[in-house]
Amino acid sequence: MPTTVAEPGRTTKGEQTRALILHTALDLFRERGYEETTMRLIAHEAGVAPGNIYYYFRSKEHLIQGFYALSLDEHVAASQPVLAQETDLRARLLGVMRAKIETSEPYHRFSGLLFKSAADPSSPLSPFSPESHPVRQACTALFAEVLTGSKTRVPDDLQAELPNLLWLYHMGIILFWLHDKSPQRVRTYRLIEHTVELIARVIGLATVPLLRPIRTRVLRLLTDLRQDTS
Amino acid sequence: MPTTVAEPGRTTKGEQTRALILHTALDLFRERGYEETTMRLIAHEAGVAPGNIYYYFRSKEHLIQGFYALSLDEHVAASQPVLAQETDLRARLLGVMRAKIETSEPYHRFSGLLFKSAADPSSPLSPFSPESHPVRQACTALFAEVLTGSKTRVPDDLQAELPNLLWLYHMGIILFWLHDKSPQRVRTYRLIEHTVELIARVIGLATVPLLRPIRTRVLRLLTDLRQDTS
DNA sequence: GTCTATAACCGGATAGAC
DNA sequence: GTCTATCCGGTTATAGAC
Repeated sequence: MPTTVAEPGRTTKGEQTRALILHTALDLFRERGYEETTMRLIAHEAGVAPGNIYYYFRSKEHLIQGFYALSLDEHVAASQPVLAQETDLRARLLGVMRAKIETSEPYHRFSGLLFKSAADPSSPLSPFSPESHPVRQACTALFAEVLTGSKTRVPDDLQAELPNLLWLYHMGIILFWLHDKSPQRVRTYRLIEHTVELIARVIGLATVPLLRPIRTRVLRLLTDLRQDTS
Repeated sequence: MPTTVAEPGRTTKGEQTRALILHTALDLFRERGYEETTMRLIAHEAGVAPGNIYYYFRSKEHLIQGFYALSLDEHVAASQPVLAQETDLRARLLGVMRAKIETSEPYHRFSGLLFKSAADPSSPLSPFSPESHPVRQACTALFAEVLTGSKTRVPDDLQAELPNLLWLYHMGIILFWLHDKSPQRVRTYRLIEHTVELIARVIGLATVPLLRPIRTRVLRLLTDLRQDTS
């Protein structure tokens, strides 16, 4: 079994306790929500002392960082079937996006927490922070695979920027999903279908001569931005 | 003096205390940051009892709702010069976006708090919540004015959706600005210049026949989305 | 040195008297 | 509409066990 982003190989006593606390916490978050789950309760359920949690996790919010990684692993796994079978860019992207929502569904209630920190530049929990880099990187790689494994020919310069853009796109979709109260989350799925269609078309249009000036401008902007962000 | 979104006309005893607390709080937030400002300190500085603040504001975070409104009023005021003088769409949008960043600058340190709630659908503080509707509405109207006052002819169907899109765009810029650590926030200003240019071009391209299928798809998607969100 | 437990602290929030 | 006293839960200090 390959080492995942969520749990490095070691299995020392400490690592086990750490994993125990994390899983207990995530289960409780899923069942009762974040605010309603007290640190004292997590400690009690995990059979450790309240203060002990802080030996493994800097704060209650940091328990969420663990969720990031866990969620990514599940997303990658759920994406494998489509990526193995489909060669159409549209179908691949659609499959990966659906996999994201499906695997996240159990955590819908408390996923909002992830975004809370998105705004705080000083928070290590922000998806843009250095601490989140490994997870973000791995997720971006997944989108790169969506492109490289498809039969659609994507120009090299675009190919370099698109995975990052798709990562940003998928964050936007998650934000929408968070607010989506429709039954079975149908609105989110419809949004995904429509936007994937649009993205595929826009990529297809990228080589049209008429749009060249816009395309170069966009590319310049993107490389410009990556300068000190990545 | 016209009634603003931030402060309705009344000036009863209560309204005065409320305003006093709000301004004291925002001043302290600006000076020391949000986390470092305790409710007890706000109460002390405002000369009221700690518990009394909760008579006027449901929570510490709710003090931020007051900031939303105040910030909007300043943004609208700072936008007036450009909107009165310029007729070029590009210049108008650029001016309004710059005004946004300029007026927000003093609050850069704690503006992240605004976004924290963006992710939480249950929070009345979310910019997408019903409670935020008046402010969001007023801000969207500002972007509508950017369009209607320009000499650029925008097709009716686009005209109906664009203000909402521009509002979303401006939220994205603010998110970028929150994370921008460059001196004088130059990266944000550059991003604004480039994206405004792009937006203007894309609007210009909207009527090109080749792009008609994409355009209709986008419009359908947008009207679809507004269905139960607005 | 790695890990665990207890007690206390601090600040947001609430109850209820005036 | 304002105050005081108190609660509650995240967090920290610190002592000690393995």
